[in-house]
Amino acid sequence: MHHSFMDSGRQTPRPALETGTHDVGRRIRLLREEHGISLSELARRAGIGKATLSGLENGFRNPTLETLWAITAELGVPLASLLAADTTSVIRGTAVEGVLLQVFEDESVTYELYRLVIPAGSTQVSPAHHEGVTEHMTIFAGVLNAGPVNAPLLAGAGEHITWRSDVPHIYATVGDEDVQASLLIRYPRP
Amino acid sequence: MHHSFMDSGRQTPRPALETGTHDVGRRIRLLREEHGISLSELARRAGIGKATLSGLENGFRNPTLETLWAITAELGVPLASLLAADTTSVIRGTAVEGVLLQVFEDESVTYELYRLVIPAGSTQVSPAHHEGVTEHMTIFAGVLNAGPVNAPLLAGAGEHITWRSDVPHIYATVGDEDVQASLLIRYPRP
DNA sequence: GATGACCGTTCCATATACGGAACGATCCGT
DNA sequence: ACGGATCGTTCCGTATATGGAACGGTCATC
Repeated sequence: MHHSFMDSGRQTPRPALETGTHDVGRRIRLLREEHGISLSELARRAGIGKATLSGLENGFRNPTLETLWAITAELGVPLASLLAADTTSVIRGTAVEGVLLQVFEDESVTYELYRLVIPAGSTQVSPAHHEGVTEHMTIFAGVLNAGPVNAPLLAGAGEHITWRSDVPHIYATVGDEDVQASLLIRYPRP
Repeated sequence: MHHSFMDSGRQTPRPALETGTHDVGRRIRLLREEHGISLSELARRAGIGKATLSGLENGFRNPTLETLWAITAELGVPLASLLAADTTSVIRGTAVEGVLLQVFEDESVTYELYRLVIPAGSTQVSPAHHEGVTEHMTIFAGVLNAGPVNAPLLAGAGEHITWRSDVPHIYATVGDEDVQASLLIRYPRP
């Protein structure tokens, strides 16, 4: 944004509302640049205004679902991928038995992949973790109730659940079958 | 503001725009009912208008990101879960059937997390991916022989294998049990 | 050093998403 | 039967997200 000095007499650019809006904008800009197309070009192809896209990428707009759909459709990514990164957390409970299979250290993020076995009948609560951490579980056997303590999600064999771990979260088996699952924890670096 | 003259008397209820809006509304209503709270109550807690929520649940509105965040925060679910239908895509090779559970886009790398089911007795060969791509499988049931075609690795339930997929690679079941596994593919960006 | 094509940003009138209030319906307790 | 509470919907003025049209900047080609 090399627009000279300070752009005096103009309409007040609305201050970016929440951090989330910034993140979505940043991700759109990244994706667009990966595709190697200009802002004008993407706006044209997606059938939206350049002003809209510009404001959105810079975090000054609060876009409409329709707008986001138009953009993601053109970029060929699921809309959810724009919202993927959030959350916090930490680890490790005691009732849950986990084996660390692999750690991925990348520039701005670390992933840890675990294989979990949770004995039938057990419940474990983990405290809130750092902001930005997310947990992603895939259930292969049994039924698990997991997620934020005030709104856990239920998943059976073959299902997948995701939550932000910046609030206390719980793992509780349901039924009398041991739960077998994989857990991927994502730690963005500040 | 400049609300013009030709603003005819009535405000016609806008026809629901796309199917996607309907789906999001339906999912919100379902989640709300699961929580056992009324529309009025949710609107109050989330700090949005009843009119907004009503119109949204019925598919007559094109909500703003801000509005969606307020609602999902109150319901305790990630916003992406409202768009779940867009996230799941199925890949199907000759033998392997996989559901894409999640995509992580980070600065210099992308991860894709799949859940796989490979019917007993099947074999599939996949062509090489770009250089630097690696695959990481966790086996939950059955026995799998997978990896580079000239040096595949054997893994049974509870085991984990990793290989570089910049060469042709193979997936072959061993024994007569279906293989259940999770597959994490890591794509570094050039 | 023009000219023209394109870029990203900003200005602005218009369209529309927003919340507050009014509404009829339902369900109490009295 | 009657208030009063709460429900979901609709009405409507206001706030704001939108796209089109400037605008200034950069980069070619002449």
